[in-house]
Amino acid sequence: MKTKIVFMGTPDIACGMLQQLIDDDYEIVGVVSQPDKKVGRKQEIKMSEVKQLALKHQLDVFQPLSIKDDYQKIMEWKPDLIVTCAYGQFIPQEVLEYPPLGSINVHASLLPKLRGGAPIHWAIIHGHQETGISIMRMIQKMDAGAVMAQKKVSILADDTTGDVYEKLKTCGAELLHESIPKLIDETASFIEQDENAATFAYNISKEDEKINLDLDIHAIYNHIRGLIPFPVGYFYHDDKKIKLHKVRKKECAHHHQIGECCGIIDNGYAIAVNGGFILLDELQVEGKSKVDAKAFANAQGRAWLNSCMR
RNA sequence: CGCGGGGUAGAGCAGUCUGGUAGCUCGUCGGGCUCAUAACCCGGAGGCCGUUGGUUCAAAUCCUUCCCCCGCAA
Repeated sequence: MKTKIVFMGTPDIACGMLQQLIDDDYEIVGVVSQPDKKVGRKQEIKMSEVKQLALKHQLDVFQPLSIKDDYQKIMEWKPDLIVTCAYGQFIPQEVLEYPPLGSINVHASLLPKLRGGAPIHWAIIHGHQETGISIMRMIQKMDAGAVMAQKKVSILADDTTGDVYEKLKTCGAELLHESIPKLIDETASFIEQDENAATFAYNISKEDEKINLDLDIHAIYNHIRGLIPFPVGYFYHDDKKIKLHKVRKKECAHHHQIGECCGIIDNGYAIAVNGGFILLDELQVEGKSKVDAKAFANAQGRAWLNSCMR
C-alpha cells in the first residue's frame, strides 16, 4: 500500500519537492498552500506556484486563510506523513502530530545555521562559501526540530541567489527522495540541533534591500548578488531609486569618491567603491524599464558622470 | 477611481513649461585613415513624436478620449 502524504508549500522552490513526491509515486492525498493573492499594480489574482503544480496533476488543494484554526481538512485526508517546504504559516501541533510517520520539513540551509524565511539570500549576503539542505522534524519553534539528513552545496564566488536556489532545489529533491524511505522503514535517525549555534535568516525587508556603498567592495558585491534575481538591491541617485539586476566587481586602486559614476569600464557602468568598482551590467532607474549598461551610458549615465550614487 | 514617472529612428534619451525646419549619444550601412583599436575622420539610411477628438494660420509641445510600460504602496 502506498504511503499517503500531505504536502504543504507555497513558492517555486517547494515545487521541486512536490514534483519529487509525484515522481516517486507516493499517494499525495492533498496539498496545502497559501491563499491566492492579489498581486501587482493591477491587483490580479495569482495562485501560488505550488497550487499551480498541484492543479496540473489534479491534486486536492486546501488554502486556509489561517491554518491556526482551520485545519480539520488535513486530518480528513488521513496522511501517513506530512512534508512541508516553505509553506508560510505556523502549523498547529495537533496537525504535526497526526501522521504516524510524523511531519518533516525541507529547509534550504545547514541547520542550525540560517533558520527562517530567507536562508539562501543571507548565506550569500554574508559571504558564505557553502550552504545546503536540511530535512528535519517539524516542531512549534521555527526550523528548530531534530535533523535527519543534510546535504551540502557550494556557493561560488559569483553565484547569485538565483544560481544557488537552482542547485538547492535539485539537491533538496534528491535528499527528500533518499529520506522518505528511511522514515517508512524506520531506519531514520534524528539528531537534535545545537541551540547555541543557531543563526537566523529572516525575510528580507525593504531596508535590507538598500545597498550601503560605504562598505568594502566584497561586502557590497555579496549584498547585491544575494538579492538577485529577487527582490533586487538598490541605491539612490538624488531621489531616484536605482535597482541592480546584474553586476560584476573589479578590484583595483582608484582616486574616485565613494559612489561616483565613472562611465563604462569593461563593458559595465562603473560605480566607485572602497577597493575598486562595482560594474553594473543591467540596472533600472525608478519609473523606467530595465536597461543594459551600454544603453544606460548613452544618455542618463552620461549625464550622471562625476555625480554620486548613495 | 490608491500615489507617482513615462510612451519621440533599431537602443537609450533631450526637446514640451514659453506652439513656428525633428535633435543628442549609440547601433547600422557606405567610404577614408592607422601596424593596430568598443580609436578617429567623412557621408548615408532610418520618425504618422502611443491613440482619439479639439483649439490654432501653425501642435511632439496646449485641452480632451482611450491604450500600453515602469516605480511605490498594498
